[in-house]
Amino acid sequence: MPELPEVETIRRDLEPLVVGRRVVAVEVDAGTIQLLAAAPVEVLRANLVGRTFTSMGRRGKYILLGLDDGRTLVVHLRMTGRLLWRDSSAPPETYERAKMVLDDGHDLRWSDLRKFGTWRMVDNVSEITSKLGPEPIDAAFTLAQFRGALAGRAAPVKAVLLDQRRMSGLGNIYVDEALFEAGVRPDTPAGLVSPAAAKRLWAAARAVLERGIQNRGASFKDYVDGQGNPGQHHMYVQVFRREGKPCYVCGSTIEKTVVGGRGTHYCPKCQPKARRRAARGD
DNA sequence: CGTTACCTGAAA
DNA sequence: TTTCAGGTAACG
Repeated sequence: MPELPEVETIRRDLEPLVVGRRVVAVEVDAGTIQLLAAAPVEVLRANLVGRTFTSMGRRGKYILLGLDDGRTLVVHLRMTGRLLWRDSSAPPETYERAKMVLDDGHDLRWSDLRKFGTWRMVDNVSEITSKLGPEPIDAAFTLAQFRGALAGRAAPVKAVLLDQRRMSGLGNIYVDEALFEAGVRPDTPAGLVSPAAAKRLWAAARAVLERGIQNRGASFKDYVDGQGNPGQHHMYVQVFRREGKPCYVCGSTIEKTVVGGRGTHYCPKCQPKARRRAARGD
């Protein structure tokens, strides 16, 4: 569930607490290890115990924990994963399934109700990052690049925005919010998004992600930050999970459909079907 | 390209 | 009982 703003909030929280710390022990539930690490716990221990964290980065929705041997522990929270900084004496989290014991009396605890989350060791982070498209919040992500990602595609524009190979970090919440802010109907074929609408969407994607970071992420259900506290951004959404409620802009009833296999929320008036281009000059 | 599966629990 | 869930990989 965590998208770029949630993952970035966790990264910022934990970086100063984790960098420079050495791993002294690793514990993983027997029923989780294969799903989590795709390897026996002994292998994970051999990779981590005795290593010191040298960096804590993020790319897309991946957390990148750099180690002093040059390798990287790549963590993905998927739907319900949580990475939490806790005193080693603290009681287990609900759905705690793993932990790394650090050398300063704290643990990194791993909680994951649905067990979709992953910890993978890589020799080179490019094994992960080379598959990811640019980040919408990166200044290097130009309008021309964005338009290139949409050009000629028959898939719904929402599906293209969610495709981490085209751009990385957007998920279901921020995509619906960006499409609302840009006034674009989510099921519009990507290639039919007008140049003016594409420009609005490019700016909106960046804006909603940055606002999400400012608000420390959105906690509709499972997301909490590195200390276990909820974010605030769910209080500011315009359409996500607001079906049946009035649009804050025009008062129309927010609708919910399925686009690209995901629940999709939009305002039927503020996000008109792509066709003529009068009102906004598209 | 869309659909299905992975896993568990909450809500309809 | 059925459906749905801030994600992605593996299908056909």
